[in-house]
Amino acid sequence: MLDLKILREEPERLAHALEDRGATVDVARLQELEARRRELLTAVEAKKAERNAASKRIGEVKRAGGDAAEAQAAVRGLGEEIATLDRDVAETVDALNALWLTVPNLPHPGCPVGRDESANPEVRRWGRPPTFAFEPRAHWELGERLGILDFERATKLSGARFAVLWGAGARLERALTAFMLDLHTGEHGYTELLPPFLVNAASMTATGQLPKFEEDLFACRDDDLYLIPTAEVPVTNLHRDEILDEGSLPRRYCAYTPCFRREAGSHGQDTRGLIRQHQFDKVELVRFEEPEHSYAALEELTGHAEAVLQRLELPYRVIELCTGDLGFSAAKTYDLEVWLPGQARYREISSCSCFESFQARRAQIRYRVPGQKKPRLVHTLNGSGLAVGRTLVALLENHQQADGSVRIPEALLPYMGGLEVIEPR
RNA sequence: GGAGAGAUGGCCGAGCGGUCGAAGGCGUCUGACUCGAAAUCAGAUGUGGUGCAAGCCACCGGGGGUUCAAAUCCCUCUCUCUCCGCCA
Repeated sequence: MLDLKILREEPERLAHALEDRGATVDVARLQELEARRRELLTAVEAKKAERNAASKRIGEVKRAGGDAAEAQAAVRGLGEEIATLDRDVAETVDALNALWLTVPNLPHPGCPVGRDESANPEVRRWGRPPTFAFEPRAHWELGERLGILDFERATKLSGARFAVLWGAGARLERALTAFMLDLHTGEHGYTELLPPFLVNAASMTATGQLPKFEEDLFACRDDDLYLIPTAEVPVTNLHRDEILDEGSLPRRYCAYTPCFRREAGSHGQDTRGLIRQHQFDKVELVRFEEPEHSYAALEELTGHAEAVLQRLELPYRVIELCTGDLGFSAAKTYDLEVWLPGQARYREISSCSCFESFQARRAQIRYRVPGQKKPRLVHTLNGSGLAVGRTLVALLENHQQADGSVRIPEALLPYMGGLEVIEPR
């Protein structure tokens, strides 16, 4: 959520930014609602001040033992006027809010302008796509031959877009998760968290999933709870409605969670394999920063995610999202794309974003600067560090060998209980 | 799931329907004292909205109601705690 002040002070800037994003928002309507809100508020507050003064006098009269019946009758009408105005205010505020919550964040000024992902510039590459003396297999083929991926039975259990991992596959998923957590906590200074995987609507609203993207979520309607689509939701909401001490910033958290996504609207995409599942594991990095440091923090956080790929010896590239491809809440985003030999292309494996104060304003996450009267909104950031399922895919496909076996990279050996190669059964 | 108790400012904790944005304590900040510190003393210390400003308005878990007036009365929801039951 943006600051409403922008409607008064820089409406053209808002309009331009939304246009760059390809968002259709009626700025004039917003301005009108905001003007009406303030107008009504001034009116009702004047009435309330009047009533408060009158009530105070009545109290004084009564305490002195006098009769205030006349004065009471005079104020009675005022109460009705106030009630009417209050309703008008509420109506206007509701309308304004409903619309305002659908307004996306403003892109960072340096953000490349473009309509869609084809306009995303590549920032850098690391590693070289491996060359094979044989036709590299897709991970689902490798996984099934190795007996570690089972899509058929998952379909029996749950339906499409689920998987069962067996044996070394399950172990590999666990190893990757542990490796990532150890790296981020041990070397990058993040504090490990294990949050709830179900959260309420208020949390989903604060981070921007609701109200706009409800169809992407799995909901438990009997309990008004949602399965988290990313750890970003519970971890960012940790400090909702809090005022943090300046000295406690920056805060760096990392959390493993499963993620649940309905993938509405992606029918027919990535139907095979692990790439697009309703449930997948992810290790997420979340940071709370002072505004002055948030963009430096984004670079650092992106580097932390990259470190995972480097240690796993997986070639990747970094791209920056253009205005048209930016997520709803983000001001700037780097995507990490890992090379997948099975598809002979780079695929997204991490998304690292700075949200500036967009989430903090919705979630009311602030910090106090000594000597300053008003608390300031923090800047929030987050990035996958990494999507574990897709990392497993990349590992299988990049480290596959001619006989269908898969080599375990050195960084992972301590987590695999001595297993160096996953062999076909 | 059953029975009971509770929700007030950064924390603890008072609060006859009007003088309560809220006593008192703790904490924090500023000043005095001190070579410095501790102790002591004095003062300050919630958030948001609106306004050029003075100010005004709102907020005592959420929502609704009664009243000229609600932290205080009524209804309702949520959450927490205690006991019992069940349970990984």
